Amino acid sequence: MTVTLKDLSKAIGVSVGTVSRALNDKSEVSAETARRVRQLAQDLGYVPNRAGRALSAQKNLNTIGVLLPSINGPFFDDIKQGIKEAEAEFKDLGIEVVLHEVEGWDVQEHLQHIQALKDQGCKSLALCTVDDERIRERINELEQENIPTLLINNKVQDCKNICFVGPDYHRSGEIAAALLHKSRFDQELNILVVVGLKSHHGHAARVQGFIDELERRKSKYKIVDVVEGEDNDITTQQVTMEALRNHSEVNCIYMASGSGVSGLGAAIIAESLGRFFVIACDEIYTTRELVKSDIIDFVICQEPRVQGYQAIKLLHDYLSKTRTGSINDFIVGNIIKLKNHFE
Amino acid sequence: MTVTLKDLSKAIGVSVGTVSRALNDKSEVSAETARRVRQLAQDLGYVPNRAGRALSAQKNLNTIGVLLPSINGPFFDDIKQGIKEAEAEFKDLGIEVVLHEVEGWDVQEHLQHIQALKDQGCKSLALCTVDDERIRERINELEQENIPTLLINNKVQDCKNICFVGPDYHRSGEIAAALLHKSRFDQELNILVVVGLKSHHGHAARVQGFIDELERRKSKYKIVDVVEGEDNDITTQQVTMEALRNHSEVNCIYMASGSGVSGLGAAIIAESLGRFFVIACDEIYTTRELVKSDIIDFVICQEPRVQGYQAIKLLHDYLSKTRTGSINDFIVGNIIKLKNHFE
DNA sequence: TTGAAAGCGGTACCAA
DNA sequence: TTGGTACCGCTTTCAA
Repeated sequence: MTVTLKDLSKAIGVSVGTVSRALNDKSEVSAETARRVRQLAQDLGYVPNRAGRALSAQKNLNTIGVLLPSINGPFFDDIKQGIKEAEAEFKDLGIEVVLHEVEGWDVQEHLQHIQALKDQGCKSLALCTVDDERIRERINELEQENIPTLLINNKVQDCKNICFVGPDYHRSGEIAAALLHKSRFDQELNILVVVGLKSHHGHAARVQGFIDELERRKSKYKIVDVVEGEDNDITTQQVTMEALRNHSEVNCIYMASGSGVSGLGAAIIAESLGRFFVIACDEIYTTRELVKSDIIDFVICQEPRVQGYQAIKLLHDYLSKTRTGSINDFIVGNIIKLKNHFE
Repeated sequence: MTVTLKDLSKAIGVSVGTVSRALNDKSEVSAETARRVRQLAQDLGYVPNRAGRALSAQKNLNTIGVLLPSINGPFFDDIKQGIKEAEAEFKDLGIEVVLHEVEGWDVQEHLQHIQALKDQGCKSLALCTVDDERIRERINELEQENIPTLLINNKVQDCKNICFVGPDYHRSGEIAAALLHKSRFDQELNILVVVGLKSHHGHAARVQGFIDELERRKSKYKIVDVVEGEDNDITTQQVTMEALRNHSEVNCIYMASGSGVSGLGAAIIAESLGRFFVIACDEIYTTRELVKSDIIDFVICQEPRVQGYQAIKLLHDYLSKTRTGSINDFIVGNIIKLKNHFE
């Protein structure tokens, strides 16, 4: 049946201890033996047994460090929920989670927390962090030190993380445009786009996808303005109201940022409700309420709970199986929701 | 830390073997001891360790029997895929899956396969079967014999299954209506409804949800006709074409059945493409192609892969933890998809 | 009815 | 650099 360490040890004629060491490349094994063992393991398709590994690791359990910029960010609640679920599920398989939360995207602060997680003995990391040169370098160093890193929700380009768990932002924008096109195919679309920050990779990708799709469908549209709400409600309300006053022709609003929705809602209410077709992104309490009140027509969500859960699960898998190289990204769905999804 | 059998055995002053037997109510243990052990386990919040249990069960592994009416039903492909994934994942935790496939919903045949699964030594079952008195009785018997049963995709009312994994059909219909309302709010809706069989519980629930929501939104609509495609392409094409010819005013089509889509597509193409706003259910190859060709506008899907995966996972959890009583149903999402989801 | 012990797969320690 | 062994938590024999 399934190949075990004992099988390998018998076949080669060394002890199980040696086989184990060879496979986990502790360096206290001769290069020759190590090669033979690995070769055979490969040939016979040896896969370590999670139960065995978990049991023996109990004494010395595997800690996963998580960093989220979740302070004052309600979007992260569901990601945290998913992480908690996974932690409970994998607890008896020898997994422990340490969560560090920060506010915002300050590179120095993120670096400090990464260091702190490492100092706490984390064997692997799951990070939602900034696409910045210093972060990239740090992740590459960690890879050298055998601390695999997984990225959640936001990619860091060209670095040695084992995989990415998160959405396809460009596709999210496409879907918003497609919905708009289906629902208002016969009108001229005068669209106001609201983002958090134009420099934010995810928001920018959404807007790009949105425009690409409008073009592809040959919609009669005009992007009247793109305004920045700075991911907070007050600014969002201000800039939205201003834009709506300056452009009375607006009949659609695309909100590409998940934060600041409350401000958006306030602006729409102030500027005569019901005049606009509104698509927003990401499901938080406020968004749900605005959909229920018919102020927002559709929300395009990104399965945050699944992201949190899968981040932990994939690291668990990695630690208890592969332990080397990179694995497939996990791209969550773009889930369209309307009023009826929230009742 | 976490409470183990050894902790319990020390605290009470009996051997671990006895504690294990008491907790798994093998009857070879005195009523008194059993009570004391269970009480303490409860008080201390003992939860069995999956790794330990899995390891010791290796010799004698846990078989889950699955019954699906999947022959000639492409819809079940994704459910099977999810089952396969779960099987691979839980293999090293002592789970094995035996799949029986049948064609259609014949009660006698289903009963025979349930018996066969039991005879093959299955310790638990996951069934997609008929809501029929004889099936209900059989499931209740199995519960008596300590064979827990879980239902996939189709409920059997008032029977002692441990839980249901599947969609909310009524909600699916509501969402179809909501989409229609959002997209064609300014027109009179003359709707043709196509079902598989009017007697099929899922299809009936969808149609009911569809109508309920149209009413609630006070849409200007008329259900021009409800036709039965008998879940096959040929009949579906015939009845659809006939209905479209008799009712030239039709401008929307709601397909509440997942089977027969190919026939529906053929009928629409024959009767002048592009005249209709079309919503279908369930994602199979044909549906995807019809969406890509702009013949179907939206599909409302029900996460079949997740259903298969969760069915196995929940049984694994049940066997390695609770082993008694019922657990929460797992209701999958109603996922709205359009062209861009398939590229 | 109960206790003692073997064994599941893997890791880590100690001795050789 | 290796082999031998104890141990992780649990189930299941075999004896008592």
